[in-house]
Amino acid sequence: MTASPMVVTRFAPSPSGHLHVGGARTALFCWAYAKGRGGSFTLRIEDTDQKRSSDAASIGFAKDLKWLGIDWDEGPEYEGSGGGPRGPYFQSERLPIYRRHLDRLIAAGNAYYAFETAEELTALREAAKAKGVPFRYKGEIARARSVEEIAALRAAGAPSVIRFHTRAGPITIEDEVLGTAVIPDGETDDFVIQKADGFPTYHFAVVVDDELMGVTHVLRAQEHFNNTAKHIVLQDALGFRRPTYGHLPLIVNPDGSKMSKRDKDKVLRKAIAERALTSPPVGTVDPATFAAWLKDKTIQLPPEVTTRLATLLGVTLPEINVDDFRRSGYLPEVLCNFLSLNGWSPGGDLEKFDNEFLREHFDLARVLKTPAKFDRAKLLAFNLHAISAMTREAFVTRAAAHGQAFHAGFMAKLTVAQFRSLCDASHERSKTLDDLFRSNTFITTADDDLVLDPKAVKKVLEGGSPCGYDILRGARAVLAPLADWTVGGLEGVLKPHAESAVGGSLGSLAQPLRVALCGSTVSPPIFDTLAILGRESSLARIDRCLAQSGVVA
RNA sequence: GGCCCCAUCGUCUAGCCCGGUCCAGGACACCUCCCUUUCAAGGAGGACACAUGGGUUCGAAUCCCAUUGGGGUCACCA
Repeated sequence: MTASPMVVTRFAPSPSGHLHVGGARTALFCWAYAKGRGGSFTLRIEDTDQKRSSDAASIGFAKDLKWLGIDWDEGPEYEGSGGGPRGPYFQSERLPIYRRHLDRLIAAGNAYYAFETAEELTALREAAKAKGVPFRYKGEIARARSVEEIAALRAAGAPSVIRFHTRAGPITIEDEVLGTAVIPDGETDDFVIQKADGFPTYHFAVVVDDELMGVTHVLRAQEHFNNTAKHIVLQDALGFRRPTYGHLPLIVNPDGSKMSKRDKDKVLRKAIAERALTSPPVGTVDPATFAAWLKDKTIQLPPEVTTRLATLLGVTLPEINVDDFRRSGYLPEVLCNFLSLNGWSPGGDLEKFDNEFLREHFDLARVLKTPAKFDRAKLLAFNLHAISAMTREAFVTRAAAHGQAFHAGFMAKLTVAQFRSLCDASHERSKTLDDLFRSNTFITTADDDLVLDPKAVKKVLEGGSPCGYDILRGARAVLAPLADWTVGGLEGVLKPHAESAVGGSLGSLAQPLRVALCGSTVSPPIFDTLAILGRESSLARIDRCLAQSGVVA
């Protein structure tokens, strides 16, 4: 025995969707724990469920992790991360390895073939439920079968699984977060370790791979806590070491429910019910799928359809996956910071820190035991603070990158100079990188296509005395001859004009202009708005607005 | 329901391990006022929590027990 072995942690998602924020936090903590101790962080893809796994999803994880700034030392190769001597890192490519250890277990009498069908097991479970007792698989019959009998059954093509023979006795779990727990004798039954399709189950693959990949510390969500008993008996039977465990508290919705991809469908169903829609909006799904989805709450629509429906219905889908937050314009460093605060804290009053800090200070002793409700309002506030702390230059760069990725059409309609002006004008009011694009659509709308919000028209243009239209007419008169159409120049004529025309209240001058220019009562500062739009567009919009006043009146 | 775990403001949490410095601190949200060319932002105030009941102790948010409440888990999903 020399020095203590290097710390090795791993994040092992199943590629059945995008990276969930809860998963992101687990990955972040695993990364921080290992890297903060000179250790190594491994990414492993647990694709042992042939029905649910997809290659696209595993690439998605890699992309999301990279975006968050989490690098892995070993694992699938992706943009400079990954590789390593203990691969492959996709479990579906490790079948022969599992086979070897499975054979050891069978040879030692610690595992056996079982031939019950899924239907038979379901019936057994229901019977137990009816009697009010928990179902535990008893393997006496299966275990009593002779080698010859088993061989004959298998040769005859009878589907079978392999189960682990759990020995009697309580199982003690030592956990760095939750402390010690004893699972009583009989709670852990003879669970399946190889499925009928020849793939190992999660329990088996995880134990084998953690051993072979040298994992020393298993940090995972608390929902796995009870599984630990299974993993421990497996490790003992296989002669493996037992890693240190740390179960992290769950991250849940504000109402206490589990954060799930299904939450998006839930929002859509609600919106549809409110509108009493009975058929799917055109261009979404076929009526049959739509009806089935409405009825069965467990069905999820494909992501593209979900997004399209949300747009058509005008509802905002909740962000669940890392990529959702990215689209919504959250900064990766803010997401990491905020996620760290769910279930861990550095102590004291400190709450703003970066990944480097986390890596230096993260420890299991300060991990909370209670589930954390994900507070989007606080996340938003953090994002706003981070954005306002940026230099103008940084904001332009980041906003442009976000725009190229998610609002290419918007970007294409603006010159570089216009975009920079827009950034400067919107920076301090941006809570997310996406705000810039969502709240300034008036810029990319053609002058003639601008729709004026009726409520704004009524309040700002038709109301007041003098009424907004009159103020607008007056403003047009001073703007038309202006040569220096810049923020400074505009301010130079408009401020004195406000002084003489509306008693010094710039507000009563700015609002009618804003509605004429943008169609709404909200926009960047009025001089910026005029400058970005330019003389021609601005005057055209004012004229159009004035012209329509005659029609309405 | 069985089993396991947990319990500080509405929310994220500090304090708990090593009882007194806590009539419990910070942040987000909320309320009021100020600032203001809109919306934000910003400034100044404010309201808001130790689940309950028993112990132990001179003294408990901090230790023990019970109750209640919450979460997790009981798959050929991970």
